[in-house]
Amino acid sequence: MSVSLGSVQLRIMQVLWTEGEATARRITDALSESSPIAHSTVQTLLRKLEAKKAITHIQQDRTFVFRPLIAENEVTRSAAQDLLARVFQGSLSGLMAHLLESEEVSESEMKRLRELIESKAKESKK
Amino acid sequence: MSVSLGSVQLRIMQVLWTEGEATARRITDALSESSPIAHSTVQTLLRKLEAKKAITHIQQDRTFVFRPLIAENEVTRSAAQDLLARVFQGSLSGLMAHLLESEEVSESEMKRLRELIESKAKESKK
DNA sequence: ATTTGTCGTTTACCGTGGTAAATTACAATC
DNA sequence: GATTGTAATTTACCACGGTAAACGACAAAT
Repeated sequence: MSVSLGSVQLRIMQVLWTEGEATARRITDALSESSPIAHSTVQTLLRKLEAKKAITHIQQDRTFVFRPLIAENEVTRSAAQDLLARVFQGSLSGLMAHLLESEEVSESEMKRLRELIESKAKESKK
Repeated sequence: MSVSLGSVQLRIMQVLWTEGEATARRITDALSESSPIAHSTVQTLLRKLEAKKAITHIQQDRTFVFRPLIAENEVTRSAAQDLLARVFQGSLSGLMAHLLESEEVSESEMKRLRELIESKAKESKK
């Protein structure tokens, strides 16, 4: 159920989600683009992710190819819910207020937001 | 700047924010209402919070009275920004979509949300 | 055949959060 | 004055995330 991931573990998962599958080397390279990380570190984290059933691997030739076992949805949803409950005591508008206040929001993003709200309002109106 | 707190530390801060100030005993009692916690645990965490300059204390008689040094704003904002950046790669609508999908949102909450968006839209229209 | 490079595996360390018992200090009560 | 109760402090674990070197296995290159 509640899949909690550390920040680097999350970044590893994000690579796997976008690529579908990847080798440890591939992941190390991808992560190193933003900030350098030792290959063995990535491997250790892959091990830990596998231990908690977040990923699995198959062997191809000599190397492991990793695949996500849990969906991005699951992780992002529980992270969002967790923040909402823990930090904002469930107040969606409280969370929203903070973000609107402190973030730059593009025009198109605002439009999408408004649409989200409208469609939700419509559906809850039965 | 970035004030990162654990979940129990956050709950301690929440007591301090709502009460303005409190003794360790008071905090232990408040937290124990939801789930029991040892008084010494609370004291240890108070110590750690003080070490990272999140709170301070003054002595009254024999007991310490703790006060928050950082505002709730600071913590909630950085938590929200952190989630947005790390988990949703900055996509506010992505975060919003998840929350609207998985949460029950009351009528009044929806109204407040819509108002937030509208007022933000208005102000950014200069 | 030996070297080199690349895997995966083992092992180890540190920081932080959380947990709490044990100890010390001291005021109030009996 | 001895006991009791409550504070704060000290000390000790454990789990987890992150970090990475060291080691061993093995295929490819020289």
